[in-house]
Amino acid sequence: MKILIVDDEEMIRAVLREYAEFEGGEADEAADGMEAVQMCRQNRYDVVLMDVMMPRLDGFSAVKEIRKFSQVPVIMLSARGEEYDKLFGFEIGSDDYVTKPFSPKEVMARVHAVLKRSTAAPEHHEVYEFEGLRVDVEGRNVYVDGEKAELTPKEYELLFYFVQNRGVALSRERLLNKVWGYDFYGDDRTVDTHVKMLRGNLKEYRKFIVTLRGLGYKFET
Amino acid sequence: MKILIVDDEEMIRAVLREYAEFEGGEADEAADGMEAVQMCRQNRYDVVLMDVMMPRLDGFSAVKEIRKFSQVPVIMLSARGEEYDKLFGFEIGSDDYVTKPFSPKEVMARVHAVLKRSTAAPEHHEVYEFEGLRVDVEGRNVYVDGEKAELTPKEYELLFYFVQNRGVALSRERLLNKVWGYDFYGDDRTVDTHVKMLRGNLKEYRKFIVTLRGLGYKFET
DNA sequence: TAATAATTTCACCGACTTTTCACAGAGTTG
DNA sequence: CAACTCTGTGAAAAGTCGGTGAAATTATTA
Repeated sequence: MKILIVDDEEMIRAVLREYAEFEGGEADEAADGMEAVQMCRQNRYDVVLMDVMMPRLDGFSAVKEIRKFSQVPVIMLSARGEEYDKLFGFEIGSDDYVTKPFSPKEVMARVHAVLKRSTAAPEHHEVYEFEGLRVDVEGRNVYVDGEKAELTPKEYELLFYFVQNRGVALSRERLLNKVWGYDFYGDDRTVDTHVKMLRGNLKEYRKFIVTLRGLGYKFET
Repeated sequence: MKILIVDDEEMIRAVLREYAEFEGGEADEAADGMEAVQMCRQNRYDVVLMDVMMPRLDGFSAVKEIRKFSQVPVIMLSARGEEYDKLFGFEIGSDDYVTKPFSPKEVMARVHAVLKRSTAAPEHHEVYEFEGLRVDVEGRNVYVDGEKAELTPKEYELLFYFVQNRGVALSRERLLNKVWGYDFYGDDRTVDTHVKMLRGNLKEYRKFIVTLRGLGYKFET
């Protein structure tokens, strides 16, 4: 989790950073809107905490600027009693807001909510076609020569990982890490069995899954 | 034009009522959020004027309540110095806001603007038909072979989300996020139970809700 | 408030999925 | 070619998931 903290008060930045790092996150800081835009151009953040009142470029204008090139979730930090009319004069592109004074805990709760929201609905619309093999990730459908293939969950995930990394040599270890999860502890050969099943379901298109002896597998068309 | 005026100060209610009636409108009054919710359940209003600070149930909470069963336009009335509330007001589904002290004339101008907006908006009559299953999102009606299906609120929302995302594989997590809200904290399996109930109500068209083992569900015709 | 309805949790069971394992056979090396 | 390593495969064991009914909890209505 990578966070950008934007506020002109160093104290506030420090508090938020400490809390974010305590939770295992990584934090960058910016002291005004200009800096924030610059940082966002150069780095990818999971979420931005943005103060409204700042010198040089205010938080709202900064969000507008950032929105020109990024859809990163933004949480606004605003002091009670600040004038917000301009905030609503036009569409704001922030995802949530917190009013000062706030507790770091409250802010982090919002961060988690926003992250959950933005990662929960990934924009997928990937449909791949390789000869008579059709792979629709969004709809979770696989067709072999127009016939729907009934795959098990792991087979779907394995195939999706293969097509999204076609042409790349994938070690068993990497497959276990990416498809099974980093916490899988078990036999390498599990991959083999699933590849076998997947190949069986892909019929003639089993040929796309190439064995790399001593290494693993590769999806290649 | 039927208006509901919600404010704990009788003086303010009286002033607004007088102005509304002068313009040929009809006005009901409520002294707090609880009353307001109750009135909205029992009557249909063209617009609601809602104060923020009130005893028993505040304006925001009241709107949140009302939104569970009605899309009536709401204009928030907030005292100056509570500006930060605007942000929250918009997020929970109010349509405009006015800060006190206000002139009745100003308020009525907002009322007209909101009404114009809500009536000018082309009626999006979303009605889907899948064989003998008819889903009318606006009217909140579902017909199974011409027979009206009596669904519970969650069942409606779940079905609506399904038909609006037909063909898309939906994880339980995503369904919880989108149908229940990002702040739902509870069991995954809740989705299963609601799917079961929904399927039961859809009779033979239960077939449209496909189980995706290891993932969730998909609405597919 | 009481009654009624809706929502959520939970545990059981059957069905399906995943994992392990041993053996066979293919590929590699000296 | 013999010894070795590696992968494909089938089958059995272990594990997981989803449908369901019912109970518990919460919200709504009268």
